Amino acid sequence: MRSSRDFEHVYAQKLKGADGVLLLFLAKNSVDVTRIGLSVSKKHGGAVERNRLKRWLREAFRMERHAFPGGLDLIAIPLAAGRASLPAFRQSLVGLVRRLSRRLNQAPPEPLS
RNA sequence: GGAGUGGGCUGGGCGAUCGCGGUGAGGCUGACUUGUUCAGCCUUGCGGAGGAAAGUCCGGGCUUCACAGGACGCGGUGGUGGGUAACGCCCACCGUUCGCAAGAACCGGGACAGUGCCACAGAAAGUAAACCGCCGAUCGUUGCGUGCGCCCGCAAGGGAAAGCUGCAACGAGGUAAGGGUGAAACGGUGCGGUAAGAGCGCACCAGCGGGCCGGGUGACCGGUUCGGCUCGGCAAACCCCACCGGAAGCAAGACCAAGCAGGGCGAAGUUCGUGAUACUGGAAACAGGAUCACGGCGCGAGGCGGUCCGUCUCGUCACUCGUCCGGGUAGGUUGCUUGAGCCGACGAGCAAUCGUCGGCCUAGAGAAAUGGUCGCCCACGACAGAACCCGGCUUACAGGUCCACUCCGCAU
RNA sequence: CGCGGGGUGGAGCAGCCCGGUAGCUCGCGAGGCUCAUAACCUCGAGGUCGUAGGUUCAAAUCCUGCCCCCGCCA
Repeated sequence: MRSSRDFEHVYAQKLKGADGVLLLFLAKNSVDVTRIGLSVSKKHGGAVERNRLKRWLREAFRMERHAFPGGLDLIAIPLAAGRASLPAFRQSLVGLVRRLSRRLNQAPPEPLS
């Protein structure tokens, strides 16, 4: 995701979940493709450190996206810098998407705004 | 061989494969304004972070701002010469300090233009003075004394204090050698000199200033002579001197699209000039007032980052301008990488650097591209990620490697 | 990206311009007052002045580098 409007939309749905590794927001979007947005704060370190976290997250999304349902927008925010690694991100991403998409389907259809 | 000084280069490598952002070619699909068009997808080729990309501390380019003038103010720099687009940077040299040396460090102009500060202690913290002390030659007062003189006496001797001399005390006065304080105290040593002393005089030494001679573009250096003998520190205190500085910054700026709601406050004109238009009077020349445009003067607002002068722009009665509050947008294109560029050779120069010739094109994103897996090698990989672009400075950093030089030891 | 402001006892702030003594309020500790607590009174402890250098006889204060925090600009 690239536009600020998409990010605002996902945050506004307030459908979020976390384990010790990631904080994930999730929402339905208007296109069929499942997309991801990243947000890494300055407390994780300098530019090199933050770039590494974003690359790991993008790689984890690339490897697991075939298993995700279509038409979703995700925002991934890493939490504990000490536990960050590519396998941890993969595992955490799969688990959180499964949990949140189940909640999305149980929830009543969102009112047209 | 050991110890050390100064500087340069480098910043894991090779390969396979799946991906990421850029770009070129080919193909497919769609759109319309049909073409060297735009958008999406597929295939394929090419290239894809740093020496500091960092901190944002200086200097420029570039862009915009109603061309930027003068005086004052404000800020910066500070040995000399050179380099440069420019600099607070670099090079060479000078001076001071440190080091046996190679070398290193230095915000390194001015304290006889002025003002100010120097706590505590100390007599005194700055051009003069004098607390303890020393002296008391000279002048004065007092005391002692009896050498001269004076008085008594023939004499031995005795007496007195008006004079001279001697001694002592005090005062006027002289002095800055010594004392002690302090971060810092008015040159040091010796001899002479004196009442005591003192650059008061002399010799040597240290320092300051002036003249002259020589060397150097210059900072400055060397020599010589004279002077008064000798005038503390702080300008990273105010300041003085010399030189420099318009401001803001790619979130600058340009274009396109989309979207919104207005409101408050303020504004001085004119008996002025020129031109045009129609009207009135007149046969005409022309005259009269009216409206409009431009200009002048005045007024208002704004710019020239502060003030004044000066100057420029806009407005001047209103569908205008200025200012304040409020409201809307957060999309796209461009700026965007060919540049004080990089590499090599030759030449000028001690060097920084410059010139000529030849070759090369080397990231361009925008929620922001370098990662995953596997194999091999070794010293097992530090600090760290472009965001308009350059030149520096500063700071961080595992290692590897090269060059020049110094000192010590041994051998020849 | 650009530009401002600030780091002083446990907390919030003075002192810095113009250099020599680090001060105020709250809090903390001890004692007093009270039957007891609070309030009140008396006394006391507690500060590498963010950090590293420099200027100076002397630096929280002046100058330079670095670190951290806060704020503003589309």
